[in-house]
Amino acid sequence: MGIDERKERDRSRIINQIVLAAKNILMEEGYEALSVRKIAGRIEYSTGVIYHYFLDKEEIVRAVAEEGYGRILKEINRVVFDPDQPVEGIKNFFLEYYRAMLENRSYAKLALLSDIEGILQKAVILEKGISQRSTSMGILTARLEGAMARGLIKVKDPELTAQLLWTTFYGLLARLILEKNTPPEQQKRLMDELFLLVDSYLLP
Amino acid sequence: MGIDERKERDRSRIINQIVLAAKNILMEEGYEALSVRKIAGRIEYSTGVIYHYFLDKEEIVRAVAEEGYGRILKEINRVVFDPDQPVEGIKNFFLEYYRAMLENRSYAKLALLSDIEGILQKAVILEKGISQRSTSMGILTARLEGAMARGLIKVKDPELTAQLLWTTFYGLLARLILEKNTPPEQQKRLMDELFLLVDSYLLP
Amino acid sequence: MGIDERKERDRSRIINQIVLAAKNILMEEGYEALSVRKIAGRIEYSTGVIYHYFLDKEEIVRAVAEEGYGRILKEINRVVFDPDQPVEGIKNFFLEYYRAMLENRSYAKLALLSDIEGILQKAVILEKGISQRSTSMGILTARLEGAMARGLIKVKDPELTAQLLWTTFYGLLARLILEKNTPPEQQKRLMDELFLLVDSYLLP
Amino acid sequence: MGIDERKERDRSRIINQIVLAAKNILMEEGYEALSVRKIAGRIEYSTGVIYHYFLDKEEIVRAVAEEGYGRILKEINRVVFDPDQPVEGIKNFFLEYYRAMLENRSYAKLALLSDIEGILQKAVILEKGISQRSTSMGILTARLEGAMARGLIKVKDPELTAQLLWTTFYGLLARLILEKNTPPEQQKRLMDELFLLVDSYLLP
DNA sequence: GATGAATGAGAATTCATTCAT
DNA sequence: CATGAATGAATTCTCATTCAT
Repeated sequence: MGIDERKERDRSRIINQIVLAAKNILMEEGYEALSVRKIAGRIEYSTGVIYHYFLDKEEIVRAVAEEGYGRILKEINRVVFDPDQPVEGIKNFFLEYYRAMLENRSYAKLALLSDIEGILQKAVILEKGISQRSTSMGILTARLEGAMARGLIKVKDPELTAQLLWTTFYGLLARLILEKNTPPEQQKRLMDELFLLVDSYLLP
Repeated sequence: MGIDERKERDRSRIINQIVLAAKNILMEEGYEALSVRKIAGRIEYSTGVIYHYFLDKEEIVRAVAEEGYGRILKEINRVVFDPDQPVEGIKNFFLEYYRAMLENRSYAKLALLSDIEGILQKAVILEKGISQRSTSMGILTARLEGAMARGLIKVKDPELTAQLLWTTFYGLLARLILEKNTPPEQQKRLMDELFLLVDSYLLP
Repeated sequence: MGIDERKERDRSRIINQIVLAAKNILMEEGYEALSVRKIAGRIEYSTGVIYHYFLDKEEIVRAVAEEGYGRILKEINRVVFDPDQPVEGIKNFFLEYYRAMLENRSYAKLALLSDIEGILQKAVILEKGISQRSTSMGILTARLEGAMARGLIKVKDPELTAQLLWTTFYGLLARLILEKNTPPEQQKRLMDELFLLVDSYLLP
Repeated sequence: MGIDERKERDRSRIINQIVLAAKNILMEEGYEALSVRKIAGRIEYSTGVIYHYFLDKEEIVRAVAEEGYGRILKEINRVVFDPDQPVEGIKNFFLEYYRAMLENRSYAKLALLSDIEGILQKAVILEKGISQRSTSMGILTARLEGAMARGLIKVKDPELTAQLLWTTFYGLLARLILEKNTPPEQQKRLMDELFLLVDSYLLP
C-alpha cells in the first residue's frame, strides 16, 4: 500500500505542477499565450505527459480556475464577521475580495471576465437558488438574513439582495481590472462612493 | 463624377461586408475563432483583399466595435429625458441600454468584456474627467448636475456618481451577458431590485 | 513639340522618382524590404504606375545600380592624377573610392556584394579585355601603361595588374562593409598596410 | 540503451537531412528561394517537423554555414606546411582554400558574401586580436610569426599582415565566385599574378 | 508511466503582378 | 496616363493532439 500511496502522491504532484505552470503562464502572458507545449516546457516534462493527466487543454484551464477560486474563497473567509455590524462586515468582506483580486489581476481577469465554459460555470451568480449552490453566495445570503431578522437592515429578499450586491461590486471590480491604469487615489474615491451606495441600499 | 461615386460606393460596400462578416463570426463562434481567412471566405474574396481595406486584423475588430457602439448610442439617445423626473429618466436610459445590449449580445460581449486594446479605449469609464471625453458619460453627468441643482437628488460629485451608477449597471449587465441562460423573469426581478438600489442611492 | 517635350520631361521625372525611392528603401531597409508597393507609396502614385515605366521589379533594381555606379564614377574622376607620381595617384584614386563607398554603405553592399543579375553585370572586372569595356578599369589600365612606359613601375601586363589591384582593394572594402563595426583606427591601420602592399607590388 | 542510441541516430539523421536539403536549395536556387516549406518538402516531412529540430529558419542557415565551414577547414588543414618555405606554404594554403571554395561555390557565396548575422560572425577577419579568436587566422598569424623570427619574410605586425593577406585573397576569390563565367585560363592568370603580389609583399 | 517525433491544419501577413475602368 | 481593386501563391511559424516506442 505504501507503494500505491506514493504513486498517488506522485500523481497529484505532477497535476499540481501542471496547474501551477498553467496559472503562471496565464498570469504572465495571458490566455492567448497559453499552450500545452509551454506548460510541458515549464514543468520539464514531455508534451505527452500532459495528456496522461488531463483530457485536453480546457480541462487544465478549468483546474486553474477551480484552484484560484478555492484560494480566494479561503482568503475571504478569514475576515471575521460581527453580526452586530452586518453592513460593515459585508463591506469588509468585499474589500478583502477586491484586495485578493487586484493582487491576482490576471487570474481575476480569467475568473471574472472569461467566457470559457469551464470557468463560467464556477462563477454563476444570478441563478435563482444560487445561495444553496455557491458557498460564497450562501454565506452572504445567510448574513443578510441574520441582519434582516434582527432589523439591522431593510432587506426583503436576502438572496436577491445578495445577488445585487455582488453584481454591483463585480461591476466596479471588473472595470478596475480592465482599466488597469486607474490611479490608486481614484480607486479609493470610487470605492468610498461604492460604500456610500451600499449604505443607502441596506441601512434602514 | 458618377464613376467616382460608384467607386466610393463599391469601396464602402466591401468594407461593410468585411465588418459584417467579422461581426457574424464573432457572434456565432466567438473571438478566438475570428480569423482573417474566415472573413475572406465569408465575403468570397481572397485573403489579400482584406489588407487592401484594413491595416490588420485588429483594425477590423475595432471597426466592429465602433459600428456597434454607434448603433447602440443612437438607440439610447432616442429615449426622452424629462428634467422633472431625473431618476426615472436615468433608469429609462439604462433600461434602454440593457435592451440594446441584450439584443446584440455578442457585440456586447466584445464591447463590455474584451481586453483588446483598441476596444478597451472606447469603453473607459473610471478615469477622472471622463465626462468631458465620453459622450454618454458626459450626458449622464450633465443630467445628474441638473437634477442636483434643482435639489431633486442627493448627489455631491456628479461625475463620480455617474461613474458609480455606470459600473453598477455594468455589473449586472455583464453578468447577464455571461450567464446567458438567466430566464427572463429572473432578469426582471434583478432589474427591479437594481432600480430600488438606484432609488435609495439617488433620492433624498 | 513643346507638348512632347513636356511629356518626355514628366516621364523621366517619374522614372527618377521611382529609382530614387527604390534607392532610399534599399539604403534604409535593405534589399529584402524592397517592394513595389513601398516604392509606389513613397512617390505617392498607385502601384500600377510602376509597371508603366518598368517591366518588373528587377528592372528598377538595375536602374538603381546604374545610377549609383554613374554617381560614384563621377566622384572618383574628380581626383587629379599626376603622371609623375602614378602610384600615389592610384592610391588616391582608391582612397576616394573607399570614401565614396563607405559613405553609401548600403548602396555599396548592393553594388559590391549582390548577386542580382542586373547588377552583377555592371561590376564585372575579371574578364579579359575588361579595360575596353569598363570605363574605370580602362582609366586604371591606361595609367598603369603610362607609368610603365616611363619606367616608374614594374608592371608587365597592365590590365592584369589593374584587375589584381582592383580585387585587392575590393577585398578590403567588401570586408569593411560587411564587418560594419570595425573601429576607424583599425580601418586606418588596414588601409596603411594595404598601401604598403601596393607599394611593394608596383614600385621597382 | 540500444534504443536510445538508435533514437539519437534517427534524430541526427533528420537534422542532417534538413541541413542538406537547405544546402541544396541554397546551391540550386539561391538564398532568396530558401523557404522552410521547401526544405520540408524535400525531406518529405511536414513543415512543423522543422521546428522540432530548429528554432527558426536562421538556425538552419547557420547550421549550413557551420557545416560548410568545418568541411572546408578540414580540407585546408591537410596541406602540409614547411617552415623553411613559409611563403610557398602560405600560397599553397590559399590555393587549397580556393579549390575548396570553388568546388562549393554556393556554400562559398553564403560564407563569403552573405550579410546574415549568424553567418557574418563566423567570418569576421578585420577585428584586432582576431588571431586569438579564429582558428584559421590564428594559424596564419603563427606561421608569419615563425617566418619573421627566422628572417624569412619582411613583416612587422604578423596579425595585420595576416589580415591583409586574407582580404587580398578574399577579394579575388569573391569576384571569382560572383563572376562565375570566368574561364579557367583567366582564373589561372589572375592567381599567378596574385602570387607575384604576395611574393613582393612578403619576401625581403 | 513517460517520451518526443510527427502531423495537418491553421494563424497573420506580404508579395508581384494584372487589368478593367 | 493613371488608378486601385483583386488575386493567388507564398511567407514563417504555432498549435493541440496522437501514438509507437
